[in-house]
Amino acid sequence: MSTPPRIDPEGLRCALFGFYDRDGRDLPWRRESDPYRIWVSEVMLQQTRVETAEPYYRRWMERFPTLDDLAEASRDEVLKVWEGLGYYSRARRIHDGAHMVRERFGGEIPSTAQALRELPGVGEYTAGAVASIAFGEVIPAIDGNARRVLARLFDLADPGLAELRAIMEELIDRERPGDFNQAVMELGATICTPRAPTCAACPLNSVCRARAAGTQLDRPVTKSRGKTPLREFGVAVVLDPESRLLMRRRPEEGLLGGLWEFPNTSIRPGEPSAQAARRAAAEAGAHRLESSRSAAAGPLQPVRHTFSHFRAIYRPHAFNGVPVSLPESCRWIEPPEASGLAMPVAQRKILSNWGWAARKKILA
DNA sequence: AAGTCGTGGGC
DNA sequence: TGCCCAAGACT
Repeated sequence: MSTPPRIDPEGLRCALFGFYDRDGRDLPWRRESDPYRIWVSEVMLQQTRVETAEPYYRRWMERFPTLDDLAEASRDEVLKVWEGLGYYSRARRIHDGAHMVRERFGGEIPSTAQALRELPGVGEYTAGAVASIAFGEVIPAIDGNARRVLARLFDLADPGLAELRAIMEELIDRERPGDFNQAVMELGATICTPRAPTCAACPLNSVCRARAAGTQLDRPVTKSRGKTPLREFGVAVVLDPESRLLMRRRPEEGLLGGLWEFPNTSIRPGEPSAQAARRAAAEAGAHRLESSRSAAAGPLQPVRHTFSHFRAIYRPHAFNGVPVSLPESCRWIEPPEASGLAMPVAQRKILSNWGWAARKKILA
């Protein structure tokens, strides 16, 4: 295959819009122009696939149709709607952002990328996306898709952000900047995919330099992640005499911030997991633990879970216990009430396993 | 500037 | 199974 012709911006826009207008997915936020809704969709889409985010977006808009609805909701409720979507700081930040919009911006979402960046959780990409889509600002939104598409189009091994910005400034459509940004991303998400791009179906295949050179799969270059460490946790599933479960709310910041979990602690080298679980229960305010007298006490099924930068094995143990003095972060929860708390996936699994184990022992 | 921060899906 | 990756932001 010979070197493709120099890329003509007008021709590229035309080919791209032809693809986007015909084959672009019909996504709920593409039917909206409300800046609040565009903002929510863009935050949900950070590091998250469209198919994953879409049901969350629908539920979110049912519960928080307007910025005021979000601002007036509790943190717990916001986290509950976000439960399972991951990167929970996004939920906290958009909730904080809703308050900031009302208090500092008079209830109006900022209309320029520069001002949008004042909002927590809004970085360069999200600011460009919201500004271009909701307000028509002519500014690029460069995400991982755009980076890959441009790297292949121009056969660039490892383009920097400055270089990508410069390319986009020249290519972006002045009349439909938001659609242009979305079209580039849509191409990256559906055609120009990382592992198996379907170049035959690509509207830009005749001008793609990587395709001409056969370097699609090496553009852009990726670095391997390395092995993630393994951490093991002893987990205390403590039932009090009134059949309530001892649960703890994680600190606002950090991993799984603000979510509810069973008390747990890292297993020390050589330590039995049951002992680590007892330690966790004691720290959480449960005393006089009994693990032998009850029908539903003892070891439960271990739960493996993979986080972004480590793997975890949770080793839960069920106890009967008596509350003494609970730390501020802990509460006794009626099992049915637990379903209404925002919990991480692995903790939800532990709860579910405990429920089945208890049911099984009662029937047996 | 490299590490932190979730989860589900594809191969 | 294990690894990669995803409409990134923040520190």
